[in-house]
Amino acid sequence: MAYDHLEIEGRWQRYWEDHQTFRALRRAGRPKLYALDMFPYPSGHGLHVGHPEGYTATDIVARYRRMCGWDVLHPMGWDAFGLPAEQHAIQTGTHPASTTASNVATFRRQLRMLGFSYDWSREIDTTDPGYMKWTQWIFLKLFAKGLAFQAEVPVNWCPALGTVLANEEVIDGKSERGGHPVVRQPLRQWQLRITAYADRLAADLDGLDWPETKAKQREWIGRSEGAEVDFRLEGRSESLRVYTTRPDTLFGATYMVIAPDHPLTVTIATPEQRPAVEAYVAAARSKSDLERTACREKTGVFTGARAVNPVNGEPIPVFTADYVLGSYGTGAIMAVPAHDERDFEFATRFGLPIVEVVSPDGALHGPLANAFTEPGIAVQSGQFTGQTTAEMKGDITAWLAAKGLGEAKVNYKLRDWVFSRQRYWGEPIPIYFPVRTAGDPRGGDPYEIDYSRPIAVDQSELPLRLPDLEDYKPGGDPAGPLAKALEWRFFQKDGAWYARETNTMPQWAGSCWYYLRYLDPRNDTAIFDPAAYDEWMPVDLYVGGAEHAVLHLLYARFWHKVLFDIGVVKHPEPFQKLVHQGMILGDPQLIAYQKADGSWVSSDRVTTGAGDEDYVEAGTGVPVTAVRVGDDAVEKKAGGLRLKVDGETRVQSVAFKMSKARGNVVNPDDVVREYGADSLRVYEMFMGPLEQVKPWQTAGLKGVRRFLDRVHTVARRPLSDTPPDPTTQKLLHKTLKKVSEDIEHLRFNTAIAAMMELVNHLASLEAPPRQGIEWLVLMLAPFAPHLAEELWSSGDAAGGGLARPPSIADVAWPAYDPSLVVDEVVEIGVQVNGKVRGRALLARDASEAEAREGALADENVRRFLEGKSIRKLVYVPGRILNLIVG
RNA sequence: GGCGGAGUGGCGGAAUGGCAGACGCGGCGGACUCAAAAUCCGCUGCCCGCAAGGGCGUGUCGGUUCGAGUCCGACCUUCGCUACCA
Repeated sequence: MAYDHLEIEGRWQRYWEDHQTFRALRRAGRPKLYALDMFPYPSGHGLHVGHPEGYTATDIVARYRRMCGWDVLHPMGWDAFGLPAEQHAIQTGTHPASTTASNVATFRRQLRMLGFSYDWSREIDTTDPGYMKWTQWIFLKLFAKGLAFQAEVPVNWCPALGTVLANEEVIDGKSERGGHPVVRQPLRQWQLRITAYADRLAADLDGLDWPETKAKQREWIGRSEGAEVDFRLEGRSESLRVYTTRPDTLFGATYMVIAPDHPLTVTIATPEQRPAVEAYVAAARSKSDLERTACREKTGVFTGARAVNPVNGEPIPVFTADYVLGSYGTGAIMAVPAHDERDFEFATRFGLPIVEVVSPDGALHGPLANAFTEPGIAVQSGQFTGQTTAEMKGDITAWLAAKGLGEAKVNYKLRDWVFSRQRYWGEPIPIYFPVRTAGDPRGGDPYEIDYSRPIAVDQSELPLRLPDLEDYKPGGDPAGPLAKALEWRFFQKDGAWYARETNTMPQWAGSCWYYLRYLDPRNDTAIFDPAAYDEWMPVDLYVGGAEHAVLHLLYARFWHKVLFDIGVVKHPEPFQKLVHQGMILGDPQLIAYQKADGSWVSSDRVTTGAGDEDYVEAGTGVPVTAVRVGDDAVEKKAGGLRLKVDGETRVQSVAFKMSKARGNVVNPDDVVREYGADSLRVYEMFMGPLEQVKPWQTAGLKGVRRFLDRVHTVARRPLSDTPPDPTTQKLLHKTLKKVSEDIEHLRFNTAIAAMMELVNHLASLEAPPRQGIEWLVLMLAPFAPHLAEELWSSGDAAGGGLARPPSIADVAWPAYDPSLVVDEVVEIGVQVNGKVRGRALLARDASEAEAREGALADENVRRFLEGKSIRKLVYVPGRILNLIVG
């Protein structure tokens, strides 16, 4: 019978709150669990069904461990700085803090409505001055260690909009909004020297229980080993240094390329070539990274300069081309067209010589059709000819070093982290600069800021709060909106004027260390009490989206390591075990394909055409369009779904990403109102493995609700106080074992399936045994906590219901009897020549002879043995019996 | 192009190298009902067969094994990430 989920769930949420049921307490001698969710950005759209997926997973583990007697820290907070609130402010004039506060209120309500066992007394908000204070404190530590520094970095500056734009906001060199020109302009930016930690960030991944994310981080860090080599420039005193991972191909270097933004590019150009070089450099500067990589055709110009190949004294031309990046390696390369695809392409285009120096077989192959990039045997390489690639790499590097021409070098793709934003809604960077002025800069008198002398705000002055602004629009000053807050920006100290930094921190800042603040969230005198750290760290389980696999998780690890180095934290890594929940797609839709003349094409005969959204009929290439059809237009026929109109045309069932445009967004508020929070929780866990991408299916949600109703019905029947019958007893212990182990391995879908089987069995009994219902309700408690509390505490001791005192969250998880989870008698399959021909009921540890006897009792098995002799017998007790006959 | 997942009924999915398809959805049949909904019970991979039973089945091809969804090799499809990093 359906229960009143709204009444029950609201009541128990109030109970937990009133009784502080989930206050995190640390008691001596108990194991602990720190279960952490990636805290959300409180957007104006409210909670998405994707959020509760990961949150339910950690909540089940947290509640389970509590019941096992562990001390649990399971907190929640808000990553509340960010662009949308600022955009909203620009459009409406509402202060971002008030937008944020109301968004947070919505998120908090929605999360409470789902019954998560968070310790709400530890709630944090990255925009709260009490939190921001410590974000700024960490920045000052970075600054003091020389890890936060200023540099000129090219950015997308749009003078008309008066703002810096992100790469994706720039299209064809114009602003996405308004189509104003955008220039790449160097701007003073704060950077964090994450590259100083590149090695440790890569190496320490080894010990972590993380998924494929580790590979992504390694790739992002991009460690490579090679050599730097100096090339003398003809007629100049400087030489050009290059980085290469293939020093063994040095004999094949037939030209060089210097990045357009390399400091020497224009300098080394000959007078005849200089105008062309300058034009190319200017054009390259105005291109964004996106544009540069979108256009694959190699371009470049000859600088007129020539360098000398140090191994053979050959003069080789120096080009500038934008396929070489100024920011990687030395910003210049030796080009070996025979053994590098990019150089091959460029050389072909510009008619440059291609010299083979590595051969797969040691022989020469004449003109190459493609670059050979594999390792091989050196050819045409002087004294190194005949060496393998690996040998020659080592030898030639040593040779270069001995001659003073180069050295071994490790390089990283990882760049230093541009840490400043020209935005309002972020943490102010707690730095100020000396100002030269004759009057009062706040009153408009001329001034000059000396950015070369940054001064740290004194720790006692933290938090440095944001000033209120009347207008949050970027004001045409690359320094950002804060530059307009003159009263805030300028101040006098000991008679001298100073100006605050007007850039703010990026959104990543607050999330870099939030897991540490949960330990001691209201501490005003320290980032946290070291005792609190010892109680709970490290994080035992961290669940969140894979979209943060690189940036957030890498930045957080970086800050953690810095804090480790200055003795603030005691573990080199913050997150021991990491899991990414899979995305939830929309309800699948039925798609049929139709030609322009209205005729249908079976979905298995349709392939994608030129574009992503173009479909064509396989073979003919006739374009077809995808049409959404209703459930009632389709019937199930042999081997698939077919259109009813002709009974022939195959139809496809496709799940798309949830989006407003498709109209397939599921709102948790609606689900909770109609089916209840427990249904949503259990359904999201039942959909499939946590890490997997899964389509939402409202019908499946209904099935889960049906299961919960069934639990409710069975539990409210008159209970029997006699011990369970042996079958029930066995099933109880087996189910408990499976549910316990499945929770520990985050296999929630199969745990739920096991509970469904148990309920189906208990429902078949005349009067379910009390112990059975008790265990069922206990097992269900981490998954569907509201219903479990209700069933645990309601009823009367005389007959129906368990009538036990709340809260079930504090009741000990039962223990199963290992002797009751193994079957004495098992049914095994009997195979003849590997095909199942019958079954045999056997004792678990039956001997081979007994098994053979049991198998021969089966009539069908005997039929297949007729006239043949058993040549071999494979018997795995409890599993299989295979008779090989001939 | 590179890296990493994933391909199992009509759908979501389950299976320490050992009876493929648990559990749920959907579908079909039945009970209850004046009727419907809800609920309960049964059946449900495909093909042949009245049935007993048989054949075929985990993307494709090959291999290892008494035995392969699972292990190995090649390929196809698909999703995600990444993309001139020398």
